[in-house]
Amino acid sequence: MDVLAEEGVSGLRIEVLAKRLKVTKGSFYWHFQDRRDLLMAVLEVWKDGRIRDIIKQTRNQRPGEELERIYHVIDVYSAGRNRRGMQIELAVRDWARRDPEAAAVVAEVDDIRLRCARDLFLACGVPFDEASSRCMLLYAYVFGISLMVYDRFDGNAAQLKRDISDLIARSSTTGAREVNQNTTAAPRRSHPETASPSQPSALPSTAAPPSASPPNSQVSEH
Amino acid sequence: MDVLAEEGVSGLRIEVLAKRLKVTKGSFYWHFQDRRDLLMAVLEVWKDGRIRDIIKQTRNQRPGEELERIYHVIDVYSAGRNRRGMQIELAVRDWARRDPEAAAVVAEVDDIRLRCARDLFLACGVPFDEASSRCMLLYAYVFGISLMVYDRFDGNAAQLKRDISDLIARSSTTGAREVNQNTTAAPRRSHPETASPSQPSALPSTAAPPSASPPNSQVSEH
DNA sequence: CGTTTTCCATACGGTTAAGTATTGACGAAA
DNA sequence: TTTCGTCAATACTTAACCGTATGGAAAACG
Repeated sequence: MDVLAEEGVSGLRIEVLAKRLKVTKGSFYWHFQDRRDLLMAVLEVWKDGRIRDIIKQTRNQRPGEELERIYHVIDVYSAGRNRRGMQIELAVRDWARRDPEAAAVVAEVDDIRLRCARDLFLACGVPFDEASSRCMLLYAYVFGISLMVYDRFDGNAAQLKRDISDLIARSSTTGAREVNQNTTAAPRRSHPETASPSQPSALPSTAAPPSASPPNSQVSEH
Repeated sequence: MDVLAEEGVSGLRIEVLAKRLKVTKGSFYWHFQDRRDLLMAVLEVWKDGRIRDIIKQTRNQRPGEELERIYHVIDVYSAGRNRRGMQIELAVRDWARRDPEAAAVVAEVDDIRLRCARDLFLACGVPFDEASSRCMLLYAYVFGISLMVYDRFDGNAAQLKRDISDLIARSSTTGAREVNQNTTAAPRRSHPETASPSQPSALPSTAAPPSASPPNSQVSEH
């Protein structure tokens, strides 16, 4: 997984891995049929980890904390932390562009993630179609932003990301008042933990600031 | 460029290219110093094309058509057409993850694109910070969506993409009424060309449906 | 007309890597 | 103690490349 993150699938060479692990090719070919066999195993490990993780991240949250969870998911993916997990994510997706089996795994993971995220929006009271749009936008954003190099564009990247999180998470259906209020007047803060008094959250949404994220909340724990 | 699109940078092998072009390695090494020299040339060609293209796409639009232009930019990138251009885009960005020179070129292109898109939002009357957020979201979305496999998630992908375009392009500052109206009641249509009578566009925004896009409007024309 | 420059081809050496064959060490069961 | 299953190391073949050396034809030049 380390090699996959750093070098991509093409870096998964069996002689290189063997040297890195202080074993020999002979040993490798006892454990794996061939290189393809190894790659499929890597794919399986990745898939299982991702599915376990997204369920852990989105299910079982206390009612009313769904909006916090949405912000949390965005943050976990798009923030500067979890660099390795995102590198693996991108490596697998680049792989999937040319390999049908990798594409199938990515499809499976995407499907589960999207449904989990949509459930979060639905729990916030967002209509079904809008929930679908927003969760798709959410994931497209977190993957896409990690492909971009925007140092020069904006000095305050942190604020920029917060604002984008709001665009994704704040539904005009449920949080229209707050959005308007924040984008026009106040010093642009509408996160659950920052926009404190007026309780802007879409639905119930009580307490529990998402700022304190558990150390396990990673795109990948490998 | 064809090989780059199909195979990525790693597919740019000089013996393969030579055979494909019906020349020999000897010929190649007369035109290029080495493989790296070729890659840098490819990078330059890509950069110049992208910069020319984004300026063509966003500048010189008639006043009042800025919103249409925004939708047009989203459409050109994220639609099923222009597959090759997006493949090149992704190949270059994957390349940039490991190569500092490629990263520098991507940074340059990103910067110009983001500024052009921001100008569009600004021309629509969107405040500066929100314009920054939205144009960043726009590009992250178009790149990210092309990394995802979402066949199973939603049957009506076209409608989904239209809704997402609205989320990106419709500012609550300038188009709040219309957004609410569309997401609650009507059969979910808010594109300039589809939401016909009530003239929902953010600012001036007159006529000229963006549906008829010129054939040149590609991520890459190579 | 001869020489130089331009452009392209062939041949060769060296490296990296996949996959196979063979042998060996070692512990458990017969 | 012998045998067998498990796991690992070495050696070898083949192939795909990168880069270089060198030769040659045709056009440009003096």
